[in-house]
Amino acid sequence: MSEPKIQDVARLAGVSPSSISNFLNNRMGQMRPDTQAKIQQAIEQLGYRPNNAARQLKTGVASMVGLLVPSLANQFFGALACAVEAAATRYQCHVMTFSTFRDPDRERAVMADLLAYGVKGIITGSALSDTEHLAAVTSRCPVVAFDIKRNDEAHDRITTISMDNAAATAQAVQHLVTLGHRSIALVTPPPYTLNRQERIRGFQQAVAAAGITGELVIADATDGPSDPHGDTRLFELGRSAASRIVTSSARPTAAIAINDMMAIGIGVGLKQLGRRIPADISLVGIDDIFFCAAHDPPLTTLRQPIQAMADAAVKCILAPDDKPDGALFAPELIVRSSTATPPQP
Amino acid sequence: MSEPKIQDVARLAGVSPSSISNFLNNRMGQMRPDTQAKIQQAIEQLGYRPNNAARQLKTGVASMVGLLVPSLANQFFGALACAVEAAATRYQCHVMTFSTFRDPDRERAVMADLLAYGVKGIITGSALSDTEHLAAVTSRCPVVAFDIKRNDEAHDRITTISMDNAAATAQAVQHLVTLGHRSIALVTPPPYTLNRQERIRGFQQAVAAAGITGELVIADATDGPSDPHGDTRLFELGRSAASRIVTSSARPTAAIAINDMMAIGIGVGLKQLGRRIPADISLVGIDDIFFCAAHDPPLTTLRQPIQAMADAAVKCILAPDDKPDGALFAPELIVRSSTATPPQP
DNA sequence: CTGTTAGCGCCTTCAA
DNA sequence: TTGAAGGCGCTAACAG
Repeated sequence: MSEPKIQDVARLAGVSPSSISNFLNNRMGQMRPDTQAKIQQAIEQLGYRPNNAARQLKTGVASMVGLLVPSLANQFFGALACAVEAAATRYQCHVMTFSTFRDPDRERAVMADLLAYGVKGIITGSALSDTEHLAAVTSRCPVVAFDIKRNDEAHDRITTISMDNAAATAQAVQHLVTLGHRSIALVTPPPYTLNRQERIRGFQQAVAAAGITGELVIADATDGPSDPHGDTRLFELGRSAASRIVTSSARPTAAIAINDMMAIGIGVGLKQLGRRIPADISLVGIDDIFFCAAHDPPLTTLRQPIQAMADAAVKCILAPDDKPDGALFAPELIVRSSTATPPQP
Repeated sequence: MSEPKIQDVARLAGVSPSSISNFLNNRMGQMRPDTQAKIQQAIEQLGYRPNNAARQLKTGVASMVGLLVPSLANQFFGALACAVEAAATRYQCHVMTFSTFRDPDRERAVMADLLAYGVKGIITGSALSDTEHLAAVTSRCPVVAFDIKRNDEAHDRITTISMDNAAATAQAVQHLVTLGHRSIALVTPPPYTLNRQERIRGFQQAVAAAGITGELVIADATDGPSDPHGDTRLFELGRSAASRIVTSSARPTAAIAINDMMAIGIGVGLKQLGRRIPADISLVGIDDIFFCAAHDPPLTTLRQPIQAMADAAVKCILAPDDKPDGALFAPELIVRSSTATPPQP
């Protein structure tokens, strides 16, 4: 059960441990080809793998970045974790992911764990509510906030990677206006975060510029079960909000949801109320999670370029000197079948 | 930027490093309360966190388990990762998750990385195609296969955690028979794995026992895009298979899919062909991923008790002496709205 | 009850 | 081109 060590390899290859070390670290210049061959063979024969803990203890750096998400059971964050892993792999770096379930105590604990592992940096898609503790973390390693932004002074020291949120809703409005809509609702949970505020701002500006009616529907109560684990709150919120869209005095012919999870909930709610999509009402989401394509009808959405954003987040940590990819990423309109011309009155 | 060390804490608290170590490892029996208080205060003042690498190097064990999944972008495996994390947390253990994308080379590399971290064990939801290498791994740490089973001799040494797959399809058949169906199709990709074979066996036995018609539809070609990253192949496969269900000479009035991802694909395909669910045809999935509830209509499915299974998998590794939770987990029928009495001919 | 000490496996000078 | 030696931060005997 015990692993072979560098000494064992050295003995088998008939060389010294330092030669093995040189070999492992690609310092081939200082040894003969036949030595290399012997070492290579000994390593394979023993199935030797250098011990990460020892290496890290010696060099002082781990090849690990930390990732915090509200929950991996949430489709969007699963996709994010995947993208971050892909990006980090290019730097020979591993990712340790934690679900915080939006629990401040757990956020704190998990940050501390990550620090104890000596991670090179932390990417967070979770809100990090404990400002004081966050400050302690930023002084120890770089922190990158993914699609999370606030006005806290603590956030001064962290890099934010996000989509151009105002542009996303603005593009959604433009798409709908082109189709002929003159009254549009934006459905959102209470806008605690800056990026939600940005989406609202983009919506309101675009609506004003187009000279049409824009209504804000704040969904903050749900009668469905709360599901902290699966992180499906936004789905339930969307479902509950459907009736408010339908009964609104502004008579919107289209709804934009703050994200796809909520849009799918709205879709279910609207259908329960007997509304057809898009014949009676058009629906647009934001994110482009996988199930947009499986929704009935397939959901028009603004795609968040997750892989590019993950690449940039990882680069902030592992190669901060490279030129940045730009702080704000452009959303991409994906037109499917949930949007159409408004019904004739 | 440099972390405080145990020596610094000892100096500040006016005690020796070993007392700090005792404190950190909860060996309080051997020190006075005032010493504890001083240590506690020194730790907080310095923001001290023990270095995991050093601790691991010394003790020889990491508090980490490894998790291999095909892709975290796949809803099912995101949920699994979440469940495993929750289970491991109860043992103060962390989880390092890797996506393999079903690439044997990557599976191999990732196993090796995990071993280098000194993980206490590996849970895999990915197939581990390289039998030879798998043997090398099982000799170094326990390996638990999650819902993956094969007949390889290499699998003798690994523990398998899985649902009672035959029972799942059998329950699905019974549910449909009770509703009055007399001809049912089971849609599956080629049954390479034992658990798929089990589902087929359960289906065929149940169908025979009920004295009704059961047809096997093997879906193995898709005209849609292959999406290794998002792992949506089964969705596309299901969509393509819809036409084969509709044109089958057995005229099935219900379809059971090998899992929900495929069921949702079938649902989309059937609707594209103008079939109503469940009025024209009933549909049953397996797994109970989140989007079953958001599907139109909400999908009847056999729930896989993921959390219980994850608990058992983690326990196999971290507390192998506890009584096992049982190797086979019972599926739970979740009746939603995709199943109904068959149409009157 | 507390301090001293000797490594854990590896990397990195430095000398040979 | 290779070998020897010291130490990264921590734990666990064993002394005191």
